[in-house]
Order: sequence, then structure tokens, then C-alpha cells
Amino acid sequence: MFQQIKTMFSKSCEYAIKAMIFVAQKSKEEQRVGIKEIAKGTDAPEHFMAKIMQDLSRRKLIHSAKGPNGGFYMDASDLKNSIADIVKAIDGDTIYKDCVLGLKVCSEKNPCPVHFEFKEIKKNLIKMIENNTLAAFNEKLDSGKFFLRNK
Amino acid sequence: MFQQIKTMFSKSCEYAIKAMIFVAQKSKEEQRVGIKEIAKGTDAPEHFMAKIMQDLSRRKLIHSAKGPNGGFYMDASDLKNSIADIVKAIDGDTIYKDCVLGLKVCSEKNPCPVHFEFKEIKKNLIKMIENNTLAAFNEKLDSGKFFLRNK
DNA sequence: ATAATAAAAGAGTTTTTTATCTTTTATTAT
DNA sequence: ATAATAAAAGATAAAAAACTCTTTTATTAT
Ligand code: FES
Ligand code: FES
Repeated sequence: MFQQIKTMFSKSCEYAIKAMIFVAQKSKEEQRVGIKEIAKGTDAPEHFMAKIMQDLSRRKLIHSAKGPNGGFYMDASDLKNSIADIVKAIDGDTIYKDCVLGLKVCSEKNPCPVHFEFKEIKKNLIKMIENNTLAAFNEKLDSGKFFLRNK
Repeated sequence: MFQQIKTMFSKSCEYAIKAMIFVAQKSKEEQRVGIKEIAKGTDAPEHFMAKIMQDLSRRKLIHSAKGPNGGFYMDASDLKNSIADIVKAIDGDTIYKDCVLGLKVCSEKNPCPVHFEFKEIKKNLIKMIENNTLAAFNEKLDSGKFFLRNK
């Protein structure tokens, strides 16, 4: 196999998380953010990102407005969304319930050989993505100490 | 987005882990396991699994023999391989070094907004897959208490 | 030597994911 | 009302992953 890339989340989901963090940061003062700005600010392909934003919008994780001065924005309640909510919206809730080896059922009664080993890991992962809301990121990281762009 | 499936590992990697556990179990007494038996025992498509076994074999994670009475088998040193070795062979080592959001660099000096939150999770995940060798599984799970098939 | 066996290799196809391009719809400002 | 703006939607296209089928090579047993 060659330089294959398998990340924890899908590309779409990576973009979604980046975009949500990006808009969250700008949404502190009623600012609306256009798709072009989002794409640039996150190094994502514009039209692809547009599709993802439509998804997020349909799933009520973010607000949008058409027309002049339009764009995407978040209200206080949107900022309460967690990384987990984004992941669930885009990649689904498979990390919550699916067997790590892809078996049809994952349960204590029907465990695959890695079930018990992964149980703890999954629990921590889920706790982490659920505890980290966009608001929390905003608060924590308001001082240029983290990055979204690549270059 | 529709019923999308994003698991921790690629499908190929899931199959690889299943196959390795399956052969490990049978390899305790010098038994060789044919590709058909492996595919059946793990609910994987035969020819696809064959490709994966070729990979694993090329990467020296398993032994194989052609011709009559041929098949795949493991020696003592093969049994020392961990889940991590399988994952690295098939999905690469991206979980070791890559940014969860897909940024080009992942480091303490250039952290993405989720870097520090994921650091701990990743550490635990890595520790877990490295500590779990096939031999350990064999020892631990020798009594029909876990499953690889789906039905 | 020959036939049978089973993995290795090669050459596809199909499906899913990622990405691009175009048209439509809604909103705002003039 | 009209023009400008920007998201929504639709329709393809390209790339990657998953899967299938066929041929070749190595090994064993007769
Ligand atoms: S059965 Fe495989 S992780 Fe639970
Ligand atoms: S920079 Fe994103 S996880 Fe390290």
C-alpha cells in the first residue's frame, strides 16, 4: 500500500470543524462570514466547503443569510454546539456505536477481540468531543495561540 | 449527507486486523490457513482479502506458502506483532503524527484549536494498539468469548 | 515429468468521497 | 422595479477506496 491517508475524521468533517471554529471566532460581534472568506481562512476548496456549510445549515448547527451582507453566522445557542455535534452531523455517530472492526453489532455480549480494549479509548474520545464546545474554544483560544491555515 | 460511514480504521485495515487475529488463533499448532478460510471466517470478500494478505505478507507481518498444503501462518515472532503494526502497515502512521484537522504540521508550536485536547486521546490510543499483540489476544481470548463473524 | 493446489500478481469494475462548475433562489440596496 | 449580492441547489468530474475476475508463479504429491 502506498502513502495512504486515513485520519480520524473524514475530509468533509475536518473542513466542517475548521469552518465552525472560524465562523465562531468571527461571530462574536454579529459579523457574517461569506463562503469565500471561510474557504480562504481554512484552506478548503470553496465550492466543496459551500456544500458542507449547506449541510451544517440544514442541520441547524449554523445560521445563514442570503443576499448582500449575507453569509454564515452563529448565535449564542449555536456556540453551544460541540465538536461532537459537528462530527455527528457530518460523519454520523458511528464512533459512538460501531464496532472498531466493522462487525454488525458491538456489545458486551457479542464483543470482537478488540472490543474491551477500545471501549475506554472510545469513552474518552467521546467525552472529549462532547465537552469541547465552540464557545469554549472561543474563550480559551482568543489570543492567536492556535492556527487553522496551513502556510 | 447520507448514511455515511467513517470508522476509526479503513475497511482494508479492519479486514487486516480480523485476518491477523484469525490466523493467529489457528497458528498455535503449525496450521496453515487458506485465503478462502480466512475470508469466510472474517466475512470479508475473498479476492479483496487476498490483496490485503499479500500486503501483510510483503511487509513481513505474516508468512505464506504456495502450493498444496500452503496458506498463511505465523511463527512466534509474527505473534509479537501488535495491532499498531497492522494499522501502520495498512493505514500508515498518520494517527501518530497527523493533525486531527488535517493541517500540514502538527506540533506544540503550531497547534490547531483541538491539538491539546486530542493529544491525550491519541497518546492513549497509540499506547493501547501498541500494547495489544496478537499473542496477547491469543492468550487472553482462547475460549470462544469473542467473535469475528457477523452472523 | 505431470497434475493439482494455492498464493502472487495483474488488470479491471464499482462505489464512495472529494472537488468543480453552473443555475436558481432569496435578500438587500438603489 | 432593477441590479447586485450571496447562499442553495443541481449536475458533473476527478480521485480514492473497495471489490472482482483472470493469469501467472511456486510448491507439493503422484
Ligand atoms: S464488538 Fe468490536 S468494538 Fe465492540
Ligand atoms: S495541530 Fe491539529 S492536532 Fe496537532
